[in-house]
Amino acid sequence: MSELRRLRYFLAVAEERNFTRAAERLHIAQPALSRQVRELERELGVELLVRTTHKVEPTEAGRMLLERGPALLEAADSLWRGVRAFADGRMGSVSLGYGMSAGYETAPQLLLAMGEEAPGIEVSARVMAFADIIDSVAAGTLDVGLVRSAQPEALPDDVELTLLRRERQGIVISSEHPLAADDAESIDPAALDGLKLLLHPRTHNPGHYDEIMEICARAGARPEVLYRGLDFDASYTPVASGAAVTMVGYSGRIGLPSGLLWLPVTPAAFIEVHLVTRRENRSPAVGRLLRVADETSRQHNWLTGALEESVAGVRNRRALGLDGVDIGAIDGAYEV
Amino acid sequence: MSELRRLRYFLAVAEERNFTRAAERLHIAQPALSRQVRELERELGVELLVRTTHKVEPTEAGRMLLERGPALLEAADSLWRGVRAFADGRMGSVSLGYGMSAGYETAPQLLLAMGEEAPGIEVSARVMAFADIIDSVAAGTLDVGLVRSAQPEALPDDVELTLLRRERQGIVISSEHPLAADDAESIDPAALDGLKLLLHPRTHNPGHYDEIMEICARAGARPEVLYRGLDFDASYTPVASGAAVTMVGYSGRIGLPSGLLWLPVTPAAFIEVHLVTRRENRSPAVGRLLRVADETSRQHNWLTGALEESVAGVRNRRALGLDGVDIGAIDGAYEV
DNA sequence: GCCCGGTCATGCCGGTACGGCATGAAGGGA
DNA sequence: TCCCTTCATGCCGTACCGGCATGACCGGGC
Repeated sequence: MSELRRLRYFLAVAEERNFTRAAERLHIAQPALSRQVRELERELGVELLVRTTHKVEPTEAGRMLLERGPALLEAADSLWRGVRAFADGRMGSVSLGYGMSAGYETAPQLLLAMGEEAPGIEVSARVMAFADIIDSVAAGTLDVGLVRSAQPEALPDDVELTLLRRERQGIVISSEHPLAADDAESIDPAALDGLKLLLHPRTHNPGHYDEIMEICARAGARPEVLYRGLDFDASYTPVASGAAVTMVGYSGRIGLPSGLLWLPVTPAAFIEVHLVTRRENRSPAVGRLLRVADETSRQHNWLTGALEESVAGVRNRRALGLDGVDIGAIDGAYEV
Repeated sequence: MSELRRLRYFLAVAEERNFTRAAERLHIAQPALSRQVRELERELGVELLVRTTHKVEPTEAGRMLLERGPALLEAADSLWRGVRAFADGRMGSVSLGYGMSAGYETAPQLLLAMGEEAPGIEVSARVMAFADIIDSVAAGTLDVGLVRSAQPEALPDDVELTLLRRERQGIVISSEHPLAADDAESIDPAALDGLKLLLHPRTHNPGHYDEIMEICARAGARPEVLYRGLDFDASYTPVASGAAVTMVGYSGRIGLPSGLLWLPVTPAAFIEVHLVTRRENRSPAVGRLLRVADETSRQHNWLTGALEESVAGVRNRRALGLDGVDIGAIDGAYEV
């Protein structure tokens, strides 16, 4: 039932075969060491060292302790090291929830960065509806959420927002559409007036709905809203036919069906993407993810949006800027 | 660098998922436990348990500790148990030295008993001259000696004697010798007067030499002493030829060349066999051997000598009482 | 809605263990 | 023989640890 300190002390003496030198190594005074070793012997009920004034020799029992002791200390250290790996966020697991819109670029980039920066953290990611993300984070069943147009005032007190990205908005439109004339590189939202605009129902994410409408309203446009489901690809049909357009962020340009264009809104309009966490559930792994997210954001200029300021319309895959990003390789990194 | 107590405390709480019950199990008060676990978390720099007033749940780091911790405690306990095995003499090693005379029965029986009673103790036994045994024990290079006719007053102060056996003396004599008439079952030492008596040189073990001569002198006999070497078998030649006789203990009856008899001296004469140890070198293993020797001595009535009092002459192997003792099986137990 | 029971945390206090300093005892070497 | 090295012992202050009393919080029952 003895503790490890005594064992460490004994091992130092047994290895040095000298109390004085061992005491120096242990940074304690020699008498203290002498007493601790003696106390260990008393506890175990056996003489461990044969001391003469000029020699210290281990007994049989001492030799056994000398052989097996270091392994025990190493096992203990290994355990402490393992726990500390959780402490500083090298180890752990995080659940991440995000909407379809973040699934094209923002989430994959974050997961990629986590895989590189914190390979010991297992990130289980899944696509969720906006309200589910907020509720799950608030309930503690989800560690981190990734949402568009979060409104701080509409959130529970104990959830916290971290701005991850300011994403330029653009119009997804058929290349056959009159607004997508050959040399058109952007669209003035004023041009949306009277057009059919495909959006998620307002109840899905009221803040986001309102922000989109505000962008139109600022330009004096009053589009006719059509509602679509959460599945982007399937609901692009009305857009492909030229019957409607929709507004998505810069990252939405990825994965567009052929025949569809993404043209930035001008003057530039931005929508914010936030990480949502619970104030209490600040596990080291979550903290680590937040740091990695911050770094990723800076690396891609997600906050300054400088790159996106000057972005032009996207008319083909090469122009999408996807050459440097292998989306396929990222797919396996998260669950859908 | 933490010690094991905190780990034990944490494990109790993590297993019980309840501080109060864990405190009872550990026989400490709940506040003390609460503080110790908190202190462990502070040391490791990570939250191990999520506490609410009605639930205690381990975090990821806590689960790791909960999984790997018990193995560490077990490893520590195993180490302490191993050392304690040395402490109480279940484990260890002892060197044993004895003269040829003890090699026929006394030492083998002792080694046999050690193998049964203390299988964890490795006994390295070897045959040595009397003076070497005493010197080696005194010098600390031999743990235990086994000698005949030790004289306490002639020994160094720091060696100690333990009486192991009182062994009836007898005469080894050719079956053709006049003193070994068909029905002779013993020999009066008076009959040795004038006979050639084969003995080790007095310098080899003065006490023993003197005791043998005293046995003769008490009966008024003055034999003519011939000196022989330490090797019993080879030096029996003059006895086999009938030219001489010799005197050995009861155990010397074993291994007699054919044609030789062992006839007890009557009135019975005894010589003492002692264990020799050094007062300081009382390792647990030596202590254990002494206890086993004591038990063996009692089991075989080596001290009372009741059996040997009534022993008759030995004329064949069956009569030697060897049926219950497989000398061959003992041989491997000690080095010669 | 309020009270009650159960649970964990905190404040305070006393004892013990631990480490430091000074000193003693023992033994080998010049 | 003296001295130096080394380990042991005595004494003391501090820090840790555990106990007791009490507070804070929360869920459940009336």
